[in-house]
Amino acid sequence: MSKLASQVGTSTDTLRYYERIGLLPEPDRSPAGYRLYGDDAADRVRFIKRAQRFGLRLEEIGELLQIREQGLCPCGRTKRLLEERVAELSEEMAALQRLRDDIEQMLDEHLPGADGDGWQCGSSLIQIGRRPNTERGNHRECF
Amino acid sequence: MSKLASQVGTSTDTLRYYERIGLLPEPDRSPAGYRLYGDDAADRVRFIKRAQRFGLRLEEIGELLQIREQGLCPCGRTKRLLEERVAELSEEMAALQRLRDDIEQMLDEHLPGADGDGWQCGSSLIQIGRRPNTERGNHRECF
DNA sequence: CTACGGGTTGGAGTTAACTTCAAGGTCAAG
DNA sequence: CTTGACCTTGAAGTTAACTCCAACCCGTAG
Repeated sequence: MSKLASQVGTSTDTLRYYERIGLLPEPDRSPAGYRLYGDDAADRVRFIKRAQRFGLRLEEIGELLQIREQGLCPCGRTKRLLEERVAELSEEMAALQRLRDDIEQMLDEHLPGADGDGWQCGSSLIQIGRRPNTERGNHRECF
Repeated sequence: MSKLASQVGTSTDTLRYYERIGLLPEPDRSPAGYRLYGDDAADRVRFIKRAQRFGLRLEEIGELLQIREQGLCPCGRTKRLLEERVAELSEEMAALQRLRDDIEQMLDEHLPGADGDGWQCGSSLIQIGRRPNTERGNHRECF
């Protein structure tokens, strides 16, 4: 199980949680009761992760997975909503660009050429853009 | 207060929450104690929203705002983290594109030309990509 | 005047998405 | 046979980010 977890960059707990809420189908088991995943499982989890970054909630992602895999259509309205959401993507990406520009400007203006340490630290901890669980590289030791 | 809230698309509660946790400075008050915001407030909230879509936590956004407005540098490491995060942006946007392609493919394959209603609804509710608070257009009445 | 739609507060409640826990079973290495 | 790293379960706990509540004040319209 931790094999799949590390493949897709989550914890085993998260995988079991996804299974509980129905995002992952119950996998086959070994004689001892251990979960045995196929390759599709990794795909599925990666789809979930992508959809999360896209701003969808797990419940909504579950519906998408149903559509994707069974051709099950919740209703005509759903199609419209999906289309709207897809249409919003370019606006979304433009916003990302704007934020990146903001941040790059900050880097230029306020942190010119400071590549190492030795700065006055007025602020405690910062660790950018990683959900608290994400494992490797605990950059948190600002002090 | 609700004027600013509707300008930036949040609730007054959220604005007061941001103020409580230090993301928004305490604004001037009218004689009666009402909050009086300047235009910079809207800018600030919009920056917060963008940064949230970017995947940052409010605590981290607070640090960014400090850097942005006071040139205060938490430490050298922060610069590196910011740069890393900025560098991740293109990967992020590529992932978004991939997801959009997934969704568009689903639309093509499973929902061909169904523009209206009258479909069999096998699934309960879906409302794509909007945080529960976001107000206008309650498409939730799938049934 | 009262009604009504705003505003104010502190604190409590909610939601999504994990995360941890206790208590145990499995299994290859030493 | 024991140690240690894995796996199992249901249930309870945690965290971030709101969201709601009671109880009150302000200002205008009728």
